[in-house]
Amino acid sequence: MPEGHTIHRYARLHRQALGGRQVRVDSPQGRFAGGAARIDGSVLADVTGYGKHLLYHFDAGTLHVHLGLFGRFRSFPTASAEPPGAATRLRLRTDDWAAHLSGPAACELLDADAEDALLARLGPDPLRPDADPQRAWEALQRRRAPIGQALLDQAVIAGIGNVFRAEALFRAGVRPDRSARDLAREEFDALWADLAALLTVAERSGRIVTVDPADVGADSVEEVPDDARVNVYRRADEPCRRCGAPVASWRLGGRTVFACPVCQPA
DNA sequence: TACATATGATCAT
DNA sequence: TGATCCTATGTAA
Repeated sequence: MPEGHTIHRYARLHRQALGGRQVRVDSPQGRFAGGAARIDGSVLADVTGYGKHLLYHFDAGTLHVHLGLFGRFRSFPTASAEPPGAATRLRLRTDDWAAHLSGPAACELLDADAEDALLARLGPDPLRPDADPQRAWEALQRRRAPIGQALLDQAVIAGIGNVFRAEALFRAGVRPDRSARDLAREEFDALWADLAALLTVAERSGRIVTVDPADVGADSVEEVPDDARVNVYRRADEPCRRCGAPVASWRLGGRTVFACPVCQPA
C-alpha cells in the first residue's frame, strides 16, 4: 500500500474529513497514549504529505505518521465505526468520521526543529507542486550506486517505493543496475515526468496502474483489471507484456527488483 | 498452527 | 549485509 501516492491520498481525505475541526485523538493500543493526550480535542489546522510522511498540524502540536511497510488507515462514518482493534495505535475522530491507524513505523509528536530536520533530509516529491527536480538530478550525479538503488533513497526523490521503481524504470527502458550518474539528462527528465504522472494517477484512483490500458484490452485506467495493473513488479518469470521475454528479478539494495531483460537492455 | 512474504527504514556489524 | 521493528494475509503443514 504505502508509496507516496497512498500518503498524499490519506492527506487529502483526512484534510477533507477532519481539517479545521476539533478532533478526538486517542490510542486504543496504548503505545501512543501520551502523545495522543497532548493533542486530543485540539483543532486540526491542516494535513500535509511529503514523500512517505504524513504531518497532522494540530493547534496543540504536530503529529508525524510514517506507515512503513505495514501501516494502514481504516476509516468509517463514526456511527458505524468498528471497535478499534488491539493493534489500533491511533484513532482520530469527530462526530461524523473516524480513522484508525495500525502498524505504523512512526506515530509521534514532533517539535518545530524535528519537523524541519525531517523535511530537510527528503529529496523533492513529485506529487508536490513545489518539487524541484533539479535537486534530484544533482543528487544522482553524486552517486555511484545503481539507479535502481538510488530511486529508493528518499533523499534523492521522496515517495518512490519498490513498485514505482520497477515500473518507472521499465517504462523508461532503463535497466535498474545502470549507474545513477550515467543517466542522460533527457532520460532523467522523462523519468521524473513519468513518475509524477504515475503517482498522480495512483493518488486519484487509490491503486497503482502503470500499463497502457490498451495493452491489456481496457479502455481506461479504471477498467484495467487488478491482475493486469503492472508491467514487471512481482511478475518474475512471467512473460513481459511488451515483448514476451520472461521477467527477471534479483536483489538490489536489499529489495527485490524486477525488470525485462529485453525492454531494459544493459 | 506455522511460516513466508509484503508497496519501508533504521541500526549494528 | 544482516537483524530488527511494525501488522496482515495467503499458503503450507
